[in-house]
Amino acid sequence: MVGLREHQKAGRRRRILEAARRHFLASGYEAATIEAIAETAEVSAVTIYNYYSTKRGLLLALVVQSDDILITKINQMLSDAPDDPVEAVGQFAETIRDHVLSYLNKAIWRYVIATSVIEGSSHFGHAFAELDKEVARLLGRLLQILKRRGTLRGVNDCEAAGETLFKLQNARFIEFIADEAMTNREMARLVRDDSALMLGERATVAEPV
Amino acid sequence: MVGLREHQKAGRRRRILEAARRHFLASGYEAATIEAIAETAEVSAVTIYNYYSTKRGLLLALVVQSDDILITKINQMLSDAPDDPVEAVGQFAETIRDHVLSYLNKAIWRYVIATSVIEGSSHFGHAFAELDKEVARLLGRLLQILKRRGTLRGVNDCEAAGETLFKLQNARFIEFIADEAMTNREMARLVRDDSALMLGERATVAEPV
DNA sequence: TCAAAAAATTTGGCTGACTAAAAATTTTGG
DNA sequence: CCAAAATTTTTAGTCAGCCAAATTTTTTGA
Repeated sequence: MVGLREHQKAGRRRRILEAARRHFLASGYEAATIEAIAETAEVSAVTIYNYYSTKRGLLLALVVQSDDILITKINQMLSDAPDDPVEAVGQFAETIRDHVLSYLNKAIWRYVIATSVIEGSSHFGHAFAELDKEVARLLGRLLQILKRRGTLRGVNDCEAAGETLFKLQNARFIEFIADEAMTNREMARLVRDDSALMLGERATVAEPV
Repeated sequence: MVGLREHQKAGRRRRILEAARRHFLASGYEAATIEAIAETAEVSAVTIYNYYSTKRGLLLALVVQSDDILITKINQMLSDAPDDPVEAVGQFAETIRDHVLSYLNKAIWRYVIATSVIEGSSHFGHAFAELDKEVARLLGRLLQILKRRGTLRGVNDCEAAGETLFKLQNARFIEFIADEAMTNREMARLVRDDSALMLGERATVAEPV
């Protein structure tokens, strides 16, 4: 059995992340104080600093947790994706948006994005980036599956296409959270147009020179 | 003639932005203090707050200034862009990277990106977003020019394609500044691959069903 | 059961962003 | 040239992130 000490630590970590999430959602990222989070989590503020170094580290740790769940979710739906590539990619993106908004709100996600850019090379920033890459890989796998089924044509390197398409989706995601007024439906349309442009057959086929 | 008061203000603004740039470059965004910037600019700290509200507002104001110059620069090179779309788009992106890095370094650009996400709806955030849109429009115009020349085929809506392609470029730009080790050359390659994927003729042409 | 190790908490403090209000200065328009 | 208006500066202070060091509590292993 794993020592009591480890167990207590895990419990504290869990309580801290829970408390952080509650306070961030209730008051917003900036207004939520470490002191208040510590009190809810029933630890001292210094303990939070010991565990996560900075307030930003705490925020990213929160997201890393949520992303773990997301990856499992995506993995499950990969095999029974719809045949149409544009449809499948749209569904992929929607799964992410839904999951993400069920966990934190747009305002806080803005701070997540901001923090991930700033903390790119730090410990927590790195963990976040890794999870991002994993999701990109999964999109590549989706393309591969469709190609095998024969419904995706005209794409040679699925991994590369997946990476590029994911970059684009990510950019759209940022646009989505940056604009409080943008709806899920509008976003779905944009993503669809993007992937149609990238994966669809060319509207005009070029005649050989 | 415009009043002396306006003139003095303009001078103060100029001095503040100059001082801010110097301090940000010398010490980094976080370590540079408003107090120090104020002293260099020969104004009081409170004046900076009166002009730019927050430290983040000051940072974005700095960028808005630089972007104005960038847009002029791009406009100039639009008409004599190379014929090959992938080449032209690559050059477009490179112009932006070059300009941007001549003004601020990667570390500070990370804070710019972060801040623009957080401050999206504020006064300075809005100004920044507008300039971004303008650059996207210019990319659309580039595509249009190439289409008229007949070297860009298979794209119908140049404005939409320009918008999407710009999103992608922007994502790559963030990747570029987030990674201190990534060179201009590597970046050029990525952008080239992206636009080839989006604008190039399909490697495999789909046979009719 | 107990000494040693590990960890958490308390304490005291620093720093810098940001603010309100009063005081001093500068510009303006007559 | 002067009174009023506009603006900047001074002053005094709040707040929260963050940190170092001393102290206390808890866990461990013998």
